[in-house]
Amino acid sequence: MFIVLARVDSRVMAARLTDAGGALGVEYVADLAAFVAKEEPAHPRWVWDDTSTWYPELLAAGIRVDRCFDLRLCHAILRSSVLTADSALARAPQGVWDAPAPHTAPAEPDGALFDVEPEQPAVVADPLAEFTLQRAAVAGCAEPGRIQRLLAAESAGALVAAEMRFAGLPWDVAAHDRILTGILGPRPREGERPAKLQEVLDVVRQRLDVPDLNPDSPVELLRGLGLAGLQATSTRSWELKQLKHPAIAPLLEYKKLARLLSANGWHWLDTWVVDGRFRPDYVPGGVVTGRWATSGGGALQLPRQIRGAVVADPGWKLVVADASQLEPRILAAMAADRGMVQAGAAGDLYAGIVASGAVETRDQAKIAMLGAMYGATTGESGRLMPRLAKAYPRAIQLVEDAARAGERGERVTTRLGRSSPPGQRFEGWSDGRSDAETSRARERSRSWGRFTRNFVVQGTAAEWALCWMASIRRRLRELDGRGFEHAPHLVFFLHDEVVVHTPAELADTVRQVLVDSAAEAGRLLFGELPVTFPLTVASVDDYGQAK
DNA sequence: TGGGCTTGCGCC
DNA sequence: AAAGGGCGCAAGCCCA
Repeated sequence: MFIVLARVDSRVMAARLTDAGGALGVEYVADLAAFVAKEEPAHPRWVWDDTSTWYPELLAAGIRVDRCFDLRLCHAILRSSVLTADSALARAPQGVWDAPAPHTAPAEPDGALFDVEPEQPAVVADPLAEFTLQRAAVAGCAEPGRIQRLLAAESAGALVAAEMRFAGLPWDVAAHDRILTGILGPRPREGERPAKLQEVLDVVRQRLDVPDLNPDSPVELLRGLGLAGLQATSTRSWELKQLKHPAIAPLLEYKKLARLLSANGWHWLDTWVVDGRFRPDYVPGGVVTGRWATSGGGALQLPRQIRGAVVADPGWKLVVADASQLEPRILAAMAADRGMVQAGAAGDLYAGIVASGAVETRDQAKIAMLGAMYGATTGESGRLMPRLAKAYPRAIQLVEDAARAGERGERVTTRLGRSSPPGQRFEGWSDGRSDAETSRARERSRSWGRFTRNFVVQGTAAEWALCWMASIRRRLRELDGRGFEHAPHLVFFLHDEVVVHTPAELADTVRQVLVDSAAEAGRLLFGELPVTFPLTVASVDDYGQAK
């Protein structure tokens, strides 16, 4: 059964549908939380416009749901998928369902979460009509099973995202402060630099003989380096590393420390950690490839340096798992490249590639694979790639085909059916174009080809990760007899890595759940193809101990 | 003063 | 010989 929820004026309307879509009746709901709590035992699929505007208040009321259908996220997929290109939905003009995700308010210092801004859309969306349109789009496509699986995974991801934000990543403020103090010196007064940062800066200024140098200004820094006889074209670390001068080492050290201070220093701590939890706003489908984005606190860029501040509660553990060499394995499976699948069967895919004789070292295997998936043309990566193409023709052909399709302006599509945005066709040497224009157009086309090349792999890896998390979530719920706060739950996700916060005595059980879920995700995407997705799993007290 | 852009760097 | 995909964020820069 489906229950479609809609806000009509200030009231909530609930419409019941059978699995086949037949109407069962409509009612007005006075108390949303009570209504959902009453209906949930029958496990309906809740249909709503945006998980992020409905689910947080249910979570706050202590209610979780099994399944949902997120209309806005699914609309985005159906709108651009080549599988549903002929549907009425895809042919309709842009409308309210094409608008970006509503903004979720950031966590506030008083702990009030999930205050969603009560903005009224100019046109009222009709979830029931949209749901009908979406079901027709799925039913009418050539492979409904593929896209249906994608919509289910995307919607499950939306539930996970809301639950992860609700739970929060356990954060030890004192541990974070100790890390910062150890690296930067004690927290300084407002407007001052921490002692160790100031120390290296003094050395830089002295060795460049520019006493008032502002090292944070690229312009000033370039001028200062110039005065010392060093001509750099930028102030990027890798470029500075090439230079030989006594000021360079302390300057690189300064940049490192300054980065930590500005990105994840005390100010970050004050802003983003509330009551011992870091609660970023996860944005499912926030990246065109299907990867999640986040906003607030740079959650997907937590540097390794400070992961030691992610500390399990007393008596609890963090079980950290990442999928080893996920993207190359995804590529091997998509292409059904038996050789590459075989290379990964023993555990370390890169070691397997070396063993096959394609390249000499593990490092070469890694660089060559990255080059294949990103479209490197020069350097070591570009040189190694042909050897990979010889050893694994099917896998390499798949990314090459995706690149060529992109260069022609065609869309490419992931395993489950997410398609890339429309590109622009390269018109070749048409009349009236200068050489410069032609070469710019060709470079644009190649650049788009690198994007579509990567899209199929990154996007399918994102689908695997969604299926993985959906399976983890479902299995963890089965362990949950006493409610959210007392049972293992997901607290972090990073493309190919998850963190589960769990009572210590369940850590081994959780490990098995993660492994089983990875296998299930593989089956969901690739059926019985004998491709494996091994995990590196660590059960730790703090995130810094993993890897 | 404020907004949009660029630079540089963190993560996968 | 740091090239090649996807991001978010802070600080400086630049102009109105």
